[in-house]
Formats: sequence, structure tokens, C-alpha cells
Amino acid sequence: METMRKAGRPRTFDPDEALHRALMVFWERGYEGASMTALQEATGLTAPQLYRAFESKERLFERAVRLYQDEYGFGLRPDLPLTEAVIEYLDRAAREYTTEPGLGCLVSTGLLATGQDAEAAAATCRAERDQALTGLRQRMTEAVTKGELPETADVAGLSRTVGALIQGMSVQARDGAGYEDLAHIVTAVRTLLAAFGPVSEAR
Amino acid sequence: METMRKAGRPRTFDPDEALHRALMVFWERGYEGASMTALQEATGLTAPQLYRAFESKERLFERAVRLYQDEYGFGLRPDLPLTEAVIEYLDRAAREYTTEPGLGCLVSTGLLATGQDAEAAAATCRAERDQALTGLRQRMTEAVTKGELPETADVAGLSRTVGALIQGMSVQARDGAGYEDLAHIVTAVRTLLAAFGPVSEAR
DNA sequence: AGGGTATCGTAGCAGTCACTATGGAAACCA
DNA sequence: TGGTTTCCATAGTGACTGCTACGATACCCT
Repeated sequence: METMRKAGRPRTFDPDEALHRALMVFWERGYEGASMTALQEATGLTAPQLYRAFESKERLFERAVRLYQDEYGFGLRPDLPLTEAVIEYLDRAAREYTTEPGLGCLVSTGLLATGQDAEAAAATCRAERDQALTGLRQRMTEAVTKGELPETADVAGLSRTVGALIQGMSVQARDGAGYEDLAHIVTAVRTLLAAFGPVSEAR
Repeated sequence: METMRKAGRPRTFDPDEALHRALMVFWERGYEGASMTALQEATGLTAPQLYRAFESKERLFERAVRLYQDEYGFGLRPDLPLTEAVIEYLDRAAREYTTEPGLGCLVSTGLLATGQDAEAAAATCRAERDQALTGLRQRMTEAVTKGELPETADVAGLSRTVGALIQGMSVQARDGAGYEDLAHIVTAVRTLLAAFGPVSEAR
């Protein structure tokens, strides 16, 4: 399916590629730390080009976050039993956060404290974090109804705990931790969860 | 012990109070988000007053972080058995991060991604986080030699895990979580650790 | 009283921020 | 070919950034 030809002078650049490069800058430096001039240099574009294609720095950031979620985002695998899914989730985070750019998670540690001018961008990240947390909680309530977890299980607590671990791993990845460092966390959690192995397999 | 009287026109303000108010601004908005004008307004001081007293924005931030650690910082209580100390630590974090300003931990979530001009301030926070992690690890190696933990215990893993939980709790506090929310994490961890209760009490 | 010293308030520094006005150029359709 | 549309590149915009020169002022010590 070909994109409809439109009138007017055609673009001389690929917006998707520009967005990807902008994402990398945001990922590395955060929203406030990524100046428009830095974004221009990284994309090889002029300011008007960026603004015509993405409207504003905030919108560009929103698009970048969406691209990040599409390209690098992940969640609990639905095809695994809950405890295994949690372990796989944490291990995947340990791997993803420490490989390639090694900058942790853009959403988790991207935008936490800012000036009031970046309020909208901060809200974008906050919403994304809330959504991730909600996803965890939903999966766990499912697990209770499926009998994977006992009725007495503290769903809110477990989901927030896993979320906190992910976010903390992102912080540590930003501080230079490698996979082998974060993998220790995964094994520690595995050991802790192993004590509940019989529970997770009982119905 | 009186502070030595010195020559020159005396200060018309209390540097400690100014530092405290500056800390609050940094805490709320982060290093980059806290503009000098915002700091001036919060302290009620002029720019030259701030600069004569604190040299630069970076040094002011360093001082603020040190004050933060003195005033709000905490660690594992050495007078408790390890597992209890961990629980107390997490519960205290849940309380501290969500009460008063409710902004989480300045160090954990203060400065993660920034432009290159804030590199020094970011290094300050990173060093502080490393130190916290080291403190946890030392306490746990002690616990192994004391027999509180088995020789096979993964000290690096446990310390990083507790650190990650703390950092994650700070993120969630910034996102608006209250004590009751974070307390769920504490109880979840307590439940998980309870499975190892016999271990922590065996020698 | 007068020198030494460190503060004061006013005013403004150069540089960067995100963003845009403007006129020409390259595609479309009639 | 003319009209329309959308892009291009150049060159800025005002507002804000962290920071400081400057002359006056208020304390100490001799």
C-alpha cells in the first residue's frame, strides 16, 4: 500500500529516522538535558524542519516515548505462569537496560523532577509508568482468578514490588551497572520466589 | 562555643536557612529544573548573595545534597537483625518518601539524565547512590560473618535488590503514591523474607 | 577617626533556550 | 504555463540561563 502522493515540495529527510535519532538523545540526556540544538545535530536537520515535522519539543518527546515503547518496551509474557513471567520480565529488563546504549529505561528514569516548563513531558512519562504498573496489577489479578495465586495474595503489593524493582534496575543501569550486576537481582528474586514455588503451582 | 567574629559587613541572612530552602527547590524540581531565579525567590536572596555564600549553583547543590543526607538520610539500622533491619529500612523509606513534601528521595531520583553542563551535579548524586549501595553490601557481608546469613548468600544480589526497591519506591512516591501504597511493597517483601525467617535465625 | 574587609543592592554581562518570520525552491494539478 | 502547496535554508526573535562588575555600606581593629 503506497502512501498517497501529496502536493507541495517533498521532504528531503526521513521523519522516522529523525525521530529515532531524537529518541536516542532524549534517552541519553533526558527531556531538559536534550537541547533543540543537540537534537538538530543528532538528526542533521534544521530547526524549522524539526518543527514542521513534529510541531514542538514536547510533541517530539511524546512521539519519541511512543516509539520507545514500540521498539524497546515490553511487559509480562502472558504465555508463562506468573512467577516465571516475573522472572523473565526482570531478566529481560536486566538485559535490555544494560545492553546497546545501556541507559536504563527511558520511561522509568527519564523524567522525574523538572521545572514547570517541562510539566507536560513529565506527565507523559508519569502516565506511561502508571500504565506499566496497571498492566502488572491486571496480570496478577488474572493470576488470582486463574488460581495461579491464592485469593489472599496482595496483588497491589506484588505489582508495586515488581514495578519498583524494574525502576530501581533502571536507576542502577544508568549508574553504570552491567548485566551481570542486575542479573544478581534477578537470581535473588528467583530465590525468594522459589520459597513460594508450591504456592504458585497449587490451585 | 561562639563563632569567631570576623571583620567586614555582616550577613543579613542565615546561610543555613537559605540552604534549607534551596534544598526544597532542588528536591522538588531537580537540579536543572531549579533555576537560579527560582532559588532566589525561595530563599529571598539576591544572586550575588547566593554566589558569595555558595560559590556556584553546582556547589550549592552539593551542599544541599549533603544537608539532605544529614537531615533526611538513613540506612540499615545496625541494632536490628538483618531481615528486620531491611524491613525497617523499607518501611521507613515508605514513610519518609511519602510524608511532608512527598517527593521521594532527592538522591535516588534526583539527577539521572541531564545535559553535559550538569555533569558534575549528576556525578554527586551518582556517588551518593553508590555509597548507599556499598553501605547495604557491607552490612550484609557483616551479616554473613556473624552467621545471620548463610555463607552461600548472594550478598551482591541482596544489596542490589534492596537498593532497587528503595529507588523504585522513590520513583513511585514522586508519581504520587502514598504511604499506604508503598507499605504494600513492604508487606510483600516481609512475606517473601518470612520464608527465609528460619534461615536468618539459624547459625 | 580611619584603614581594612566583607557584605549589600542595582544593574547587566554573554550565552543559550525553544521557537519562528521570510523569501526562494520543488513538487503537484489545472 | 500558472496556481497552489509544502518544503527548504538563512537568520533571526524575545525570554531566560547562570553568573558578575560596580559602587555603596556596615562591621572590625588600631
